Amino acid sequence: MNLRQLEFFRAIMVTGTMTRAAEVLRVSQPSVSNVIAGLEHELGFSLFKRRKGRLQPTAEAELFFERAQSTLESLDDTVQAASEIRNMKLGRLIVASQPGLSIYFLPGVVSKFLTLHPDVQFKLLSRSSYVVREMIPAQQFDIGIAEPPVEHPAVRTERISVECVCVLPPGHRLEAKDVIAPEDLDGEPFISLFSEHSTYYRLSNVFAEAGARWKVVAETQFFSTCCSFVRNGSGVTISDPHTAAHISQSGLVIRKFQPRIDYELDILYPLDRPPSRIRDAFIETLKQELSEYTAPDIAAE
Amino acid sequence: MNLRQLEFFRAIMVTGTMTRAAEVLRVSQPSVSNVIAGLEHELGFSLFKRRKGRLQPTAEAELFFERAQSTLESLDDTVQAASEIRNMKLGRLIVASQPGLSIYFLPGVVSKFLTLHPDVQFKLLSRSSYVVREMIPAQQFDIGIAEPPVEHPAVRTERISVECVCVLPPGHRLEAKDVIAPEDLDGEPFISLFSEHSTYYRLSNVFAEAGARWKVVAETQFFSTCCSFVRNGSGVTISDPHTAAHISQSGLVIRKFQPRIDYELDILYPLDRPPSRIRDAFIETLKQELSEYTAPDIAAE
DNA sequence: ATTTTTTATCAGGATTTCATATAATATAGG
DNA sequence: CCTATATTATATGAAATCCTGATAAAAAAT
Repeated sequence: MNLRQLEFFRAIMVTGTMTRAAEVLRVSQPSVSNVIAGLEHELGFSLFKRRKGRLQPTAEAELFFERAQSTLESLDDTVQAASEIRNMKLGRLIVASQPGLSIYFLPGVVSKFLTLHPDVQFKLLSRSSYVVREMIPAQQFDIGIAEPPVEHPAVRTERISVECVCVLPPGHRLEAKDVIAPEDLDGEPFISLFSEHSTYYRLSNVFAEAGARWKVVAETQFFSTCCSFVRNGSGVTISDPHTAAHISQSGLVIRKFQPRIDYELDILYPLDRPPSRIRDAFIETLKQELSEYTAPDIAAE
Repeated sequence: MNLRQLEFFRAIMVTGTMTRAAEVLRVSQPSVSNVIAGLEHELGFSLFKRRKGRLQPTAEAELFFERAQSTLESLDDTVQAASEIRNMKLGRLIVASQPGLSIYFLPGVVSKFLTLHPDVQFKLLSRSSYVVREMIPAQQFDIGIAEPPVEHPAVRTERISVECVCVLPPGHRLEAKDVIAPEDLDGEPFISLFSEHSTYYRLSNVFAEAGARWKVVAETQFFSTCCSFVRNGSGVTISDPHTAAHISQSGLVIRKFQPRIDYELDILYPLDRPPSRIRDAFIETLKQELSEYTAPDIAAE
């Protein structure tokens, strides 16, 4: 049994005659006749009685038609799905990211992506870099984002860096300046990430080089917590631009910081995962959004 | 897109390699290679990445596989249904019968038929002969059973007749006789069907010919009502053997009646209905049961 | 009676499908 | 590093199939 037979059969049931079915199917009438003869032979019962030179569907044909139609509909669905997969409208994507990006930044990227790829099933997991790294052996995501270093044979890693910004409470004496330097923050109460974080070492260096006192009054785990401290008036901080941009909506001031402090992240591609064009498309969107977010956004503030 | 492609694709997804898929499918490996190449070309996205000489299904392939499998399963269902239709396990049958047969007799026939044809959907309609005749133009049944005469261009009719039996209350003076004749019932209170019924005319004739008084004390519409009268001691009656056989279980006595009184029925085959092997099979069972029920059953009593 | 409509059959050609042989590439073992 | 093994891809000729056009046959329509 093949699809051609079912399609031919359906065409006859719908149009009523082989001749019209042949027209609809764009084949010759003898073709239809032969295919149906073959189908009847295969099925072992006759589908039509040749009464007065016309076809009358048997009761068996009516019954078989119901099943055949559901198979043909299922095939149509499959063809439709294939088209959606081809156009990357349909897919599945699991992204596991450390909280820095996953809380404010990635949801926006995903939303934008979904307008172009409406039937993509997204899973956006927010996990610490440590947990993201632990998920690698089980290959539980298509794209991972974690803080460096990630060294694992089962992933390819791609380093990205985003330029951190300086975050001030509203009304701060430095608000007038477009660019903040370590000298400006000499002795200023500062909220920092834990000393294990790459930015800690970098910051302590740039303050030392500038001969400015770096007065860390609190250490915490996330940029968003740093920003909360700032909003409470506990001091100033340096944050990734995405978290800062979001927090600034509730009244914080964002300024460019010089010299540049880069916040580095590794994008992880599990090697044993099936390659996916949807994944590639999303990564492209992601990188585009990442690059758009840094410099221009800060200038706009 | 055709089924061969889907089957080949499934085989690869299941077995993992083209070589083993070819074994399962009983075709050569290059065949599989070609079919898959064709499918990929048609789909517009690649199903496998040729990594290290092996096949690695893409994420698109996994997604497509789910749909493809459901189509193949649907096809399996259709093939299965075809086999059941061929073996007459699967079908639909609407029988509309006047109450005489439909109340006691037909349910037994249907039950017997269903043991051989388990997935046949039966509709057994119990309607008066008048209504059965009215249903003809709408072709609402596959088999109709009504009292004659049925004359309609849209049906073929086949006359059957069943030999009526004499029904006595238990302990009746005639219980000892194997065969009852009109003379035996001379002046006996008799329950009869309405005078419009064919048996009425026939009975009145045989009593007259025998020179016996036919004392009709009640007229009613159905044989089963007649039998109820008998059970209440209101008299004796003549009934179709099926109703009588059923009623006799609650203590009535059944005897052969001589001369023979035939109860005639027309079996109706709507001409515009699709012909059906299931229908033919049921009619065969029906006639067989009808013939088995008459003479032997009476002898057994 | 003639024309039209419809299905079935047949022959020839086009298309496809398949298998064999072989190439190309990667893995495993030594 | 080399060889044997395993896997996929390609080429080619053979076989099967599928399709078409012509035509027959039968019934309906005019």
